[in-house]
This record gives sequence, C-alpha cells and structure tokens, in this order.
Amino acid sequence: MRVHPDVPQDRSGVSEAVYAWVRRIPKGKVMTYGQLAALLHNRISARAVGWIMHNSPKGVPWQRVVNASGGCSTDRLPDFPMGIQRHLLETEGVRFGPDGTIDLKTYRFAPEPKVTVSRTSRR
DNA sequence: CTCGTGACGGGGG
DNA sequence: TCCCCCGCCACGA
Repeated sequence: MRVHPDVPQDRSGVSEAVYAWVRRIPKGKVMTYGQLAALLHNRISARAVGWIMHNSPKGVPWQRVVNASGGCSTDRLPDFPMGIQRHLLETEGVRFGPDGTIDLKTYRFAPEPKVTVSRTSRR
C-alpha cells in the first residue's frame, strides 16, 4: 500500500489489465480474484490480484471483486471501513446469505463463454 | 539482491 | 463440512 492513486505504474501492464476487467463487471455481478488471475492466463496469482486491487484507481468498481467463497475480503483490512463492500454490493442488488457470503452461481460474471466444460459438448 | 507481508485458493485432515 | 497449511506473485524495506 502507500501508493499514489494517480500512479498505477506498471511496467508489464498487468495491473491495467486487471482494472480493465473489473471495469467490465456489470452492476449486480461479481468476479473472484482467482477468476481474474485465470483470465490473465495466470500471468499472476490470485494473491497478486488482491494486491493490485489494493491500489485500484478511482472509477474501478473494486467492490465487485470478492473471494472464492463469495465473501468480502476487504473486511480483513484494519484500516478499512468494515462492511462497506457488502453495503455497496447490496446497493447494487446483490443479496448476501445468512453466512455473510453471496451465491457465486448466481452473481458471478463469467465473460468466458462457458468454460465449464465438457469437451464432449464442444460443438 | 533478499526477506516478509498480504483484498487468495485449493488440497488434505 | 470446517479448518489449517502451503504455494503463489507483486511490493516495499
């Protein structure tokens, strides 16, 4: 952290790529850190995506990125308003379950055309 | 250059 | 099913 918000300096351009994808997430949908890493062809790890999100520039809907369990990882940050991410998402129509997580099967934004898989159903 | 610290994730117990 | 442990990569000291 402690990075100037106006300088997303990135030699390789990976950070910008992450932000670009996050900007494409529609309101009411979310993506996971691991999903973003996979989209970048695993050039970086999910952990690295989290670090990159740490200094995301204004305009990037950072609240739409959650962990693989559907929870808000920002709640771990000591110097971060607790529950703010959840609040923002609920404002966008995302509903949380009793365990404090959201249903990824419902809210996950999957830009990839069903990678889900089966090579048998391949047309 | 090396070391430690995370907005992570999945495998094993 | 839940929890712990380890690998992962970018950054700052």
